[in-house]
Amino acid sequence: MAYRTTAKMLERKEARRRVILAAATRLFGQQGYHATTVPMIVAEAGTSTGNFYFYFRNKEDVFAAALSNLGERISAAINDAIAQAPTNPLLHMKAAVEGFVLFLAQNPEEARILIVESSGLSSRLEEIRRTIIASHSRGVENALRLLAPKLPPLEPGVTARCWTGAVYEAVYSWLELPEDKRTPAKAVAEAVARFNLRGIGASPDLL
Amino acid sequence: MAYRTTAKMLERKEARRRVILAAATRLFGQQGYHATTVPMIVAEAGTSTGNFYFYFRNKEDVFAAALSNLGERISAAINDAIAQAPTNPLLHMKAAVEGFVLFLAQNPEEARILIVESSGLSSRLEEIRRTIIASHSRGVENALRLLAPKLPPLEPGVTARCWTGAVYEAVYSWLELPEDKRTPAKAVAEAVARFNLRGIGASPDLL
Amino acid sequence: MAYRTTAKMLERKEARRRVILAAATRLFGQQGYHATTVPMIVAEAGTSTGNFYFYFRNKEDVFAAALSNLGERISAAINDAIAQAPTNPLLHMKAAVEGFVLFLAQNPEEARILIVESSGLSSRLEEIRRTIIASHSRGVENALRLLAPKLPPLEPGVTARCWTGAVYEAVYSWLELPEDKRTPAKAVAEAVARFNLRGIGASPDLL
Amino acid sequence: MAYRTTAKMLERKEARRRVILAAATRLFGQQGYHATTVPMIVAEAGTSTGNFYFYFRNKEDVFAAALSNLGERISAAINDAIAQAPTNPLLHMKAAVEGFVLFLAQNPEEARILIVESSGLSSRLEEIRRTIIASHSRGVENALRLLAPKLPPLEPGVTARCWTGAVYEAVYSWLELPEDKRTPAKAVAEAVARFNLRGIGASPDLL
DNA sequence: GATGAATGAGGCTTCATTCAT
DNA sequence: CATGAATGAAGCCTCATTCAT
Repeated sequence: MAYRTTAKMLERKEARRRVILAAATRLFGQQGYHATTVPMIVAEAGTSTGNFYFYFRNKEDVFAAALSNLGERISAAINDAIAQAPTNPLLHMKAAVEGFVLFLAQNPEEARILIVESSGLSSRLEEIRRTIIASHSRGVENALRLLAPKLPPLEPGVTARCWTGAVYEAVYSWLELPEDKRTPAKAVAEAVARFNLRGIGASPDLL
Repeated sequence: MAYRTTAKMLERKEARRRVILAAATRLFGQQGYHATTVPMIVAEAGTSTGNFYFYFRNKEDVFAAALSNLGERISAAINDAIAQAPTNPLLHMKAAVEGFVLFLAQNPEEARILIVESSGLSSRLEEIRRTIIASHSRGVENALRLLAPKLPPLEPGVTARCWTGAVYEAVYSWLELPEDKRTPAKAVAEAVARFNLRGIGASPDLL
Repeated sequence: MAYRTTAKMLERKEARRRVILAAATRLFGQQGYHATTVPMIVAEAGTSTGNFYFYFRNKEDVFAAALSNLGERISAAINDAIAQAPTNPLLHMKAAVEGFVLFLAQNPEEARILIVESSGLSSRLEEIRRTIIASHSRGVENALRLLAPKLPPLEPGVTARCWTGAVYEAVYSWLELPEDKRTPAKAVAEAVARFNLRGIGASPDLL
Repeated sequence: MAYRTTAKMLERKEARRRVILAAATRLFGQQGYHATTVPMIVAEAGTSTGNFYFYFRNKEDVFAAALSNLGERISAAINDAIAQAPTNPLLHMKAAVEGFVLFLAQNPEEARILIVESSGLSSRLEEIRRTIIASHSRGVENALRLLAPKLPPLEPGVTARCWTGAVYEAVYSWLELPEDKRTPAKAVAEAVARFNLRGIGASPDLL
């Protein structure tokens, strides 16, 4: 008992946790929640079952962690994209869409856990999943309200959902194609952005 | 001669099958594929396990049946809507969206099985599910190609997906709201149609 | 209600029963007791499940019937063979072996139900099965006791079992060969008879 | 360092496996394959269902293991017996029969799994079972070909089967007797050997 | 007598989770 | 902290048998 919990140890612990989380995320994305078993995850992560339960309360817990983690990274990606765009609400929205599509396209494995498996998960998980999408939608909804004066009359709630739905479905079907048949991600991103901006009635001269 | 297979008996058999299928559809929609067990289905349908397997090969089989059934009814609903609209490609597209949204809104329980639970299903099921959505998308894609001369330049594949994605997500989130907080279905349908038509660049005067 | 049970009807009933029994025997021989289901039997026999239970108490019952039936036919075949042989105990034994082998070779499908599946059947069935073999053995045992003075000292019980064991295993392995690779049945029969007669120490000049 | 996989742990694992295997072998021998259920096996072995599947892929797997295990032990017993006999082909064959009979007589429970239950097993199992018997037969067949010059003309294939058939049936019926009515195993072994050697026409002076 | 839909007990197997080492 | 054996609830499915028509 000569030693205490050192910072180094905490780091290690964190690292270990990340390894497991990454393995889980990968497998969940590839096969879905139910088809992925804890033994599979620990095999992929190079640990043991017992150890898994040291880092996570249960299977649902890792999925939740994977989901939140993805949510944060998506937010970051979107904010990055916005930050690099000129200060203009519509251009911000455009940048957000493109940032989002590009992120998912660059992290296809993880992207799938957002789409793949939706219900049959405990409502807690389903909620997290929907939260990510919903927060995205809410972002759009807020923007729409701000822009309202410059746009034709809209149902902001519905319209925001159309916006996000368009993005997700476009990405999902794109991910379903074999890699050699995919349009370049950039082109997809732009096409989606264009569709959505037109959809909210942003006149071309606003861009 | 009570032992001859009569037409009445065949009807009864069909009826029984439908009862089970309906129960399964309902439960799948409410809880997803994995959370729904065969015992639950038979309890809901008022039959026995054994009898379930008399009518369906296995659990996957009912799900497939439920899905196909839904697919057909959706197609019918859309075609109906189109048939009642004036002969004009854009108005047809508009009618299709509205018909679709309204159908889903009127059959929320079943609608959910299309959305709820996607992967982790056998690839066969996933394929059926995607086929329904994809066939919808393809319909849109074809229409877009026909209308191409009158529309701005588009990526038809991506755009068609945006179109369907917008529809589904709008409906799904709408179904998530408690009934008393829902915008009237009609209004949603119109909002979505408007979003999509604008999204493909259909100038207002084309309508 | 103008009619009573006529002789013709009884015949019919018997005929129906035989059809089911034959179907069952065939399937049991091909696939064994457990792998054969009642639905399979009725399908093969061209009847219905319900009807099956009119003619037989249960599945075990048909198997028992098939077994007894086979036992009787085997006995008949053996007795036939003996009857046609010269009056000489050893030649009778020889004829019995040959008659038996030839019978099984001519009815391979049924032969197998004697060999295939032995335990895991209810002890009642197992008993019937063993009875057929045992009766055969007892016949040999009796013959051996009669011939004792002319033969070297033997353990009649054990020896009789060797005798029957040799016959069964020879036939069984013969039935396992694809038809085009089988030695002619006649040759097998003779080889087995020779082996057995030598086995009991019947000096060549006794034949 | 209690978490390292130690040699002791491996031993334990092996031991546990053996316990389950032994329980399974016993039950299979007593009741046959189909009548033995996994719950029965685990109860007999003092474990849980889950643990059973940790050690064996499925029920078929244990049966296969039990069968192979038995096959190996039989081979060993036969080889032992041969090794202790004088160097003389016929005496070797005699020793083999006696070794075999004695082994089965000493391990009656297990012996039965070789005899009990033959078809209706997956062809894989049936094959293993037949392989054990067949390998025995082939051994005899080879010996017969070597000895051919000194023996009367024989059909080696058929004769070899007669040989093994005699052995098995003798042992099986012997095992069926209540213990207090059984001839001593040694006597049975000798009687069988005598029957077989005479059967192949080995003249007494060759022994 | 005939039919086939209905029943339900029970078998095999999976897998999240716990716990002794 | 790590390991992996152990547990047992629970799911899917089969099939002998019954019963209403």
